[in-house]
Amino acid sequence: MTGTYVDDLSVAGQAISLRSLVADRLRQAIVTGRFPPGSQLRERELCELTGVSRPSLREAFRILEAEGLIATAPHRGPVVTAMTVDEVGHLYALRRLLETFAAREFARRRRPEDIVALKRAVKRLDEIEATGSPFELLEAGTTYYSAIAAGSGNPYLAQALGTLHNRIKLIRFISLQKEGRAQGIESLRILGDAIVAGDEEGAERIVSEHLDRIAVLARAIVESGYALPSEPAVTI
Amino acid sequence: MTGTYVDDLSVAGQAISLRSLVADRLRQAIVTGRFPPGSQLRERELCELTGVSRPSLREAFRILEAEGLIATAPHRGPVVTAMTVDEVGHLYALRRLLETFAAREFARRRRPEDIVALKRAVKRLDEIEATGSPFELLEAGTTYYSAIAAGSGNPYLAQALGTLHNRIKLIRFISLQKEGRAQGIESLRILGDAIVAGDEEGAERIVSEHLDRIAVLARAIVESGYALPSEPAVTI
DNA sequence: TACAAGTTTTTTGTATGACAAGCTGGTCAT
DNA sequence: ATGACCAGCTTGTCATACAAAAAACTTGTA
Repeated sequence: MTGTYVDDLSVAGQAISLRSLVADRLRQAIVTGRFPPGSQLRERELCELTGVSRPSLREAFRILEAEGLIATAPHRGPVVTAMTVDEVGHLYALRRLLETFAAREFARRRRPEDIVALKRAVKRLDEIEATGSPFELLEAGTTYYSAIAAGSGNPYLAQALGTLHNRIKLIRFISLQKEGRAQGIESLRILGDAIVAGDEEGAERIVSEHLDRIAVLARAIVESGYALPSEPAVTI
Repeated sequence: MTGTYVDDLSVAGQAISLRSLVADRLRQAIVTGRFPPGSQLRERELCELTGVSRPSLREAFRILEAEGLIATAPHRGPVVTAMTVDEVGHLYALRRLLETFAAREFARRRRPEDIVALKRAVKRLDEIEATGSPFELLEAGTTYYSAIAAGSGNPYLAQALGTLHNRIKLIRFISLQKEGRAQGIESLRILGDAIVAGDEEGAERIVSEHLDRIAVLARAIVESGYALPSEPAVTI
C-alpha cells in the first residue's frame, strides 16, 4: 500500500512551538524590510507585538542569530545584520558555488517529484510575471530556489542555501521593486529546461551566468544602503 | 600610520554571555562523545551540571539546534543528532565542495597572516603526530581546518565549514582512536605546501582526494553506530 | 504470566516577577 | 564647549509557577 498515501503526514515541518512561530514571523519581517538592516530589536517592544513572553522571544532571537539575520552586542540587544559591499561579494561567491552544484546535481538525479516541483515553480513564475506584485514575485522566486535546492537531493546543501537565501531575500525584494521586475525570470525558465533535459553542463553554466549578473545588482543595492529608488536617501 | 597598529582591537570575538559559554561547553561535550548521538539532553540534569538556569540553558539549546548538533522533538526535548550513512555521504559531498573551493581560494589569495597561521597549524600537527593524544590530534586538526577556512577570505564560507566540521568532529575523533592516528596528516602537509606555493589546481586535487579517502572511513564509522573498536557493540 | 487500560510522575513549554549589570542620554560644573 | 556625573532604560540572568504532554508505573483482567 506504500505509495497510496503521502510519505510525510507531518503538518508543519517543525512542531508548532511558540519560539519557532515567533522566529518565523520575525524572519519574515526582517527579510521584507519591516525591520531594515541596522535597526535595533527591543525585547519589550517585540514582546508586545508578538504577544509572547521574554524567554520565548529570546529563544527566537538565538535562532535568528544563528542564521545570521541578527547580531547581538552585549547589553545592547539584537540588531538586524547589515552587509558591506565586500560581504555581498563573498555571499554571492558562496551562493554561486552552492547553487551551481545544486543545479548540476539536480540535472544529474532528476527525481520525478523534484521535477514536478520545479515545473510548478516555473509555472507560478510565468503566471505572475506580468500581473503579480513584487511580494508575490519574491515568494515565487523563493519557491523556485527552494525547488532547486531540494532537487539536489542533499539536505545539508539545501539548508545552507536556504540560510543564504534568507540573508539576501531583502536585497532581492528591493531589486524586484527597483529594476524591471522580469529581470531574470527568463534565466530561471531556461535553467528549468536544462535541468529537465539532464544537461548538467548547461545548468551549471546558466546558473553561473545568472548569478554573475544579479550579483552586480545586489552589490549596487547594498552600496546605496538598501535604499529603494522611491525613498530618497537620508542625507541629514 | 595604518599598519603600525593591529586592525582589530576587540578582545573577545563574542561577548561573554552565559548562553554562549554553555553552548560552547555542550558543543564540546557532544563532539567529543560525552553525549553520544541519540542521547537525550534533560534540562534538569544539564542545569545542575552547568550551574545555569533553565532560560539560559534553553537559549544554548537553540544555538546548538541551529547548528544541527541537536534536534528537538516537541515535549521530548533535545536529542543529539545521529547521522545515517546516506547523510554522511551528503555531508562529505558538501564538505568536499566547500573545502576544495576554500583551498583553491587560499592558494590564489595567499594573505601573509593566513599563511603564517597555516604553517603554524602544520607545525603543530607535526609535533604531536607521534606523541600526542587523540584529543590533541583532534584539536590540532580542527585548528588546521580553521586555518584553511579562514585563508579563503570568505567569512560565510568559513562559517559554513565550521558548522560542517562540528557535525563530523565526533567521527574524526573516533577515527583518530580507531585507525592509525597518522591517517591523513601527510595529505595536510602537502596541501599546505601546495597552498603556500600558490598551486590552485594542486590544492584542489589534494583536498579532493583526501576527502574521498576519509569519507569512506567516516561512512564506516557511522555504519557501525559511532562505535569505538574497544567498546563492543551492545547486542542485547 | 501476559497484556491492556488507567493513573501517577516526570519533563517540557511558557509565563511572570525580580534584580544586577551595563548602556544611553541628559545635566551640571568647569 | 568639554568633561564628569547621574538618572532612566534595556538587557542578562535567575527563581518560581503552572499547563500540557510524554513516560513510567500500577492495577485489573484474561
